[in-house]
Amino acid sequence: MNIKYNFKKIENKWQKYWKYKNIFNKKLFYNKKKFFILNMFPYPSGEGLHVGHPIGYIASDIYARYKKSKGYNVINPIGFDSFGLPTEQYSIKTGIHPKIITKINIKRYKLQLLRLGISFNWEREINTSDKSYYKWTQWMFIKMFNSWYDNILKKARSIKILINEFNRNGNININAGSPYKTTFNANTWKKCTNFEKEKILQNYRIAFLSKRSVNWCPELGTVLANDEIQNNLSKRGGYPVYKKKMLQWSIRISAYSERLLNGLKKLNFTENLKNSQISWIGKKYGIKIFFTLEKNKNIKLEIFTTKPYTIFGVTFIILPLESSFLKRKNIKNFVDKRKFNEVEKYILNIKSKNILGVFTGNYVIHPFTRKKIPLFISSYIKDDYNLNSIMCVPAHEINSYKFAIKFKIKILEVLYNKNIKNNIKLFNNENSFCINSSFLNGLNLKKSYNFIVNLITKNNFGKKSISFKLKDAVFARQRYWGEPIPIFFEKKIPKIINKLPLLLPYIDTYLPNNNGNSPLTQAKFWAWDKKNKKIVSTSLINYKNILPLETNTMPSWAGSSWYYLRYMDPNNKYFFVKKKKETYWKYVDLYIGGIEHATGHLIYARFWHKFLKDYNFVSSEEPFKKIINQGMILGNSAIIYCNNKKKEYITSSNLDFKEKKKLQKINIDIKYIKDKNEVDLEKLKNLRFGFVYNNYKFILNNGKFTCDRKIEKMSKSKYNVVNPDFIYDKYGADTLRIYEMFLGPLEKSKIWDIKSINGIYNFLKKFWNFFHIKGKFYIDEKTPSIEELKILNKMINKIKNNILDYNFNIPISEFMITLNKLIEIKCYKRKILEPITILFSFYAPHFSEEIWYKLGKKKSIYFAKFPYFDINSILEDEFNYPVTFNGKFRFKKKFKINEKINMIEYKIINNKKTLFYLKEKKPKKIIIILNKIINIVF
RNA sequence: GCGGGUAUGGUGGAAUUGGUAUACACGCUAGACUUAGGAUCUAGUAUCUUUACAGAUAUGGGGGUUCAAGUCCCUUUACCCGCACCA
Repeated sequence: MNIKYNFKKIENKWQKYWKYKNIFNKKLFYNKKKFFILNMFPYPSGEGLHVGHPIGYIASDIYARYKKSKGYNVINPIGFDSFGLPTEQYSIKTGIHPKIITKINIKRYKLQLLRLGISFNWEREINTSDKSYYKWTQWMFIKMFNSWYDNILKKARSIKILINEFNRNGNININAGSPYKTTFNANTWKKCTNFEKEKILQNYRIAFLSKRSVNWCPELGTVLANDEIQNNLSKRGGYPVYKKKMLQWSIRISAYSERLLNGLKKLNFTENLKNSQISWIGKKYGIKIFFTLEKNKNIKLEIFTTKPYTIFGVTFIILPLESSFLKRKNIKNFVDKRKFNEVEKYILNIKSKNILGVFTGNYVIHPFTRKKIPLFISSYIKDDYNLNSIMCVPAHEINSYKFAIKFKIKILEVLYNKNIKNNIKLFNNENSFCINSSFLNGLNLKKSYNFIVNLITKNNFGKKSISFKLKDAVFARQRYWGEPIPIFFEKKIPKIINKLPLLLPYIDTYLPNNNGNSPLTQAKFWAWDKKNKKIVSTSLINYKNILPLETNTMPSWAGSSWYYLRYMDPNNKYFFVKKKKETYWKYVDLYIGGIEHATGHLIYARFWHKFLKDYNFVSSEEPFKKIINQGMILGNSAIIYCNNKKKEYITSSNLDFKEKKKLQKINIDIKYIKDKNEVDLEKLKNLRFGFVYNNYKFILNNGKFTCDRKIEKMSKSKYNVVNPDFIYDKYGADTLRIYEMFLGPLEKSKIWDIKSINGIYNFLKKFWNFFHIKGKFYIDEKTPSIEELKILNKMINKIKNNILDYNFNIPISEFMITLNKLIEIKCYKRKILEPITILFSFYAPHFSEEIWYKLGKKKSIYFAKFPYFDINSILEDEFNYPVTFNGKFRFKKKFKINEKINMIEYKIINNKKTLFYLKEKKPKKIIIILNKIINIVF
């Protein structure tokens, strides 16, 4: 009887065994070296796991099993980032509470993950929407609220220290990470009301309140995320979106800019990743130049520029929407009375990307020419550097140029380079020099920079300055499904709640109110009883002892910024992590995740870690020692075209390239695509929740409605995900694991394509049959030959090196090559096959565990030691030299390893074949690189 | 727009890090075997010239450095990713 490779039976059996014996959660020995490997934790969406997710998990598992076999204490934990928008939107559509949806989704994810056979430490599982977790997120927020950043000690410190200092000396001796410019003494401070004091303190707190703009969509009655918007219209419904200012919490991450930048130096990240971080932080050296207002000489605009040598080309100044000059108090200074209505109308109707702006009616004075320069308000020119105003040189900057053309502003060229015709590129080139710039004329960029900077500082027209692009991060969302912010308001002063967790209240509807405020404004029980320290009914609010609670919730990056720490001690009720455990695990040794997190998540987590370090809650400065970004899995999206004005969908076959560009593109689920990109309209229309445009018409062609396909990131938001479940059923987890690794290098993005998975399945069957001769498991107990040992040791070496280099695809070929060789020489020896099985268990744990068992082993292969590598067995005494002529390979010739160069030269020059290829020409030069190559130049 | 990445046969990819380009698979073409399978085995498979031997040309395009370039430098094209409320 033939024993076939029955993956279902094998995988089932060992998954049960691992779970029953708790194999991956064995007790740790703290005297052993640690290795903390981590995957970026998934968001449990309703779609379930897609085939792109496991790539990182499998790679981490291979690495974890390898490290384990090398004797490390390994943890490879997993959890769920479960607060967020997709779940909330699903709740809005269905009315089912996000908590329930999250529970269902997590269950499904877990089942899918368990089927992969990954050595995850499930007992360390965490979940950011669990109250035992977000209690600590809230606790950390309070810490930030109660902190300020001391620029002298370069760390966060308690706000109490700051208040004490204010009481003693005011802010005269304080150098803080703060935008607050006014100095005051102790007396002034003491005279302030509590409200005024708090207003000042808000400029210092690391978690603070400020007005920031959001994407407001009145028709949907909600604030939208950037990715919910396309061409200034909401993707859902195609309604216009406006910028709206709201009072929100922010985190003063900008105070940490310098440390975030410096910390990168020591980290083992790829250069690209570092570059992304560096450009996100965006440190720029430049100068602040003062421009005085024409009407009020006392008011100076401080304008930062990195290119002061273009000062004579400045023809207008922009106040960005975020500018503090446009606050109610200041606006009169900057906007002419007659222009008030126009400006207001503009601000209210801003759609983010159009070239729009409005003249304020006011001018500033150019510090050198003393000419009048018009002052505009606009959101078009990007305020990358948190500036209150921007000087615009339209001749040499593309957006300013477009703006100048639109508003018919003068364009003055002030740079010249005979080699470069594109004005916009001039300031990047050292050989450009100044023209039309009075005393700067003829100087190159470097000279003119130094000259003008010196001049400006001497005359007090400005001062040298360093600017960062890194903005303070918004820390509030007008959403329901997030961590409540533990704050209540007493006489409009924010006060903290120490009794944690502050639980997310129950509500009926997850929609925001008409003003775009959070759904929590509609919660029935969302007021704070100050005396009894508990949540009470909103109707009881009396502004004395029953006070309103903060209704915004935390953003999704809150919980994900410190989750790796919780894995060290996931069930601790008394603290977020026990000091002893934290000092052992310290940081993540290997972090695997998508490149799309290279900026956002990484900056936030690094900031958060540094903040905790300032209070010695953690002992390391950086959370992630080494990061690998797995490549994106690309899917084949389906896109249909929508004309919102006419309220119709148009089949792609009726549209040409130009028409398509104008229409709104909507991703639809690839489940509804039939052959030849035809859309199954019946199924699409019958969707219960997914489709919101049921009142729109479908324009067909020949009775058919077709879509376009696009290769892009596989993502639930693009409806192009492929689910791995059917692959488990058809081929098994081991095949899937190997196949996903076989697709290519981990860090490269790849298009998902199932067609060659058969090859991997065949390989596993071949390997299985190799162990079973005539239906019986067979193993040869004889001592292996030198040749056999050579095959084994070459393999061990190659696989080890490749895993250490994070090349997870190459070992698979090595397994195949080795198997082919073993079949050829009919080697079934235990001393060869046992080590191979151990190596193979990194990739195919179920398969290998079964073979291991058949080899008579009692203990799980998870605990097996990495095979001994005998370097002597792979040493050769001959090397087969490739002989090339003018770099072109012709034939091979063997020489002894220790053969002298001149002997090789003598022999090769007199070789028959050499003479044949030389064709009677004389060689000019013979290059011999020992044990590498011979090249004969003629 | 700004920032980053990728490009090797019909397909996924390999190349000891500057040293034999296309390993290993998939697919395809023959053939064998058969308890007819989504099985297994054998042979072939970059392109062009050639019956063959052999030769020439090929790592997105163009140029350069070198005895030697897929790999280093310059330039260019195409595609993908990120840009702060998706996670």
